[in-house]
Amino acid sequence: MTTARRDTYTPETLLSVAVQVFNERGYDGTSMEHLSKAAGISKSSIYHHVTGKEELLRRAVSRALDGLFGILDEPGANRGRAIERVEHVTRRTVAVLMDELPYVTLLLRVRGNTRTERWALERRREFDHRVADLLKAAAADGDLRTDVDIRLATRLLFGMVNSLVEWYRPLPGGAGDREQVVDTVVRLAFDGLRTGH
Amino acid sequence: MTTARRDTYTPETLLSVAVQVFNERGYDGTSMEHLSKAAGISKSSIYHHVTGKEELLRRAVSRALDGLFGILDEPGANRGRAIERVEHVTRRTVAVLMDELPYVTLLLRVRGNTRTERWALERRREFDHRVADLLKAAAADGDLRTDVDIRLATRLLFGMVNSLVEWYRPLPGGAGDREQVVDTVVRLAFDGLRTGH
DNA sequence: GTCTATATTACGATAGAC
DNA sequence: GTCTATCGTAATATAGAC
Repeated sequence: MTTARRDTYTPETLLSVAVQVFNERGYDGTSMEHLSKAAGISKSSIYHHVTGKEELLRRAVSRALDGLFGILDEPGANRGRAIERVEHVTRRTVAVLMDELPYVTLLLRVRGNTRTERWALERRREFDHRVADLLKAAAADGDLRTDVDIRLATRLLFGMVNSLVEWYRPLPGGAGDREQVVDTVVRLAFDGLRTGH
Repeated sequence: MTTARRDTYTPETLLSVAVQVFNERGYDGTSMEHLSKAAGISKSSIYHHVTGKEELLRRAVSRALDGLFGILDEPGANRGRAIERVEHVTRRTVAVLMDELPYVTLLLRVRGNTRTERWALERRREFDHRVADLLKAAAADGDLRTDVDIRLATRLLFGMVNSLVEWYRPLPGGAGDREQVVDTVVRLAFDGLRTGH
């Protein structure tokens, strides 16, 4: 089906190169010249595949958002006790962050200067609200501590989760450190750092 | 001492305007034209106060770094049990993030395209290492849970702390929500989200 | 599908008057 | 200390050959 090695670009393969450069230099700090050097083709050749720089951004953040919203449709996010749904969404968000690392990284750094960026920010907020609602339900069940504000806790929890993109790098061999990271996030989030649980 | 109202700019007052714009549009997404509009003076007038855009960035991240490294010199960070020093540094880092919000926000978003940015990244790494060493000491004291990797836990803890800059906004009246945020961060970090502690 | 060449605009920074 | 005018460069994007 897929050819073993491809010498020419498609919008897809070009995207993976572009996203990597965007994450290294920042989207605004990346020129079409930078992209052409990284891809090994001329600037004008890039315009053969995509209409411009912003289309690359749109494709990238779309992929990230699809991954995140997909989590909310999974069975584990829609049945069972609310606290278990929260744990499921937390685990799966960490997993999606690692699996789609460059795309989610770009999404989380979007500022809002263009129409595409503002659309991405809006969809992100939507995801955050869906998650916040889950935590509210868990609080109503009495499964979350009552001495913290739930909205605040949601932000801190997903702040911790999202910080993954700042330091996580997949192991060269593709070895299984993914499970370790997922477990650690869940343990810290739900039971904390201190001993004695 | 300080004049009640000042009609002209100093490097200091110009900085606070610039940092705000940098945080809204991103450093690379901000042109001198943007800055001049926001400050209400012409582009060339800005060059009377600072040598260029990068000096504004350097002043801003310096201020943030001074605040953070200042924490490590405080008595609470250098005496007592390691776990208590960790808690002190955590509390104070949250406080500094809130007090110097725009400056720390800018610091945490630096990518590394210029010499100034790379210097900022290096100093940030230095701070992170100092904190990681504190957690290592707390682990050696047996005060941290043993089923998580300490380096990983450090990153997640400060990922949670640093995520503050993405959503925290000071209350208009200057009301005291600061203590609530500090307490919540410490509770979640050390004892977790779940009930039953 | 890729290239060279170029149009056009925006950017950072400077010159020099007031 | 602020301004208008402008320089030189680098940006996005297009034209048109191969």
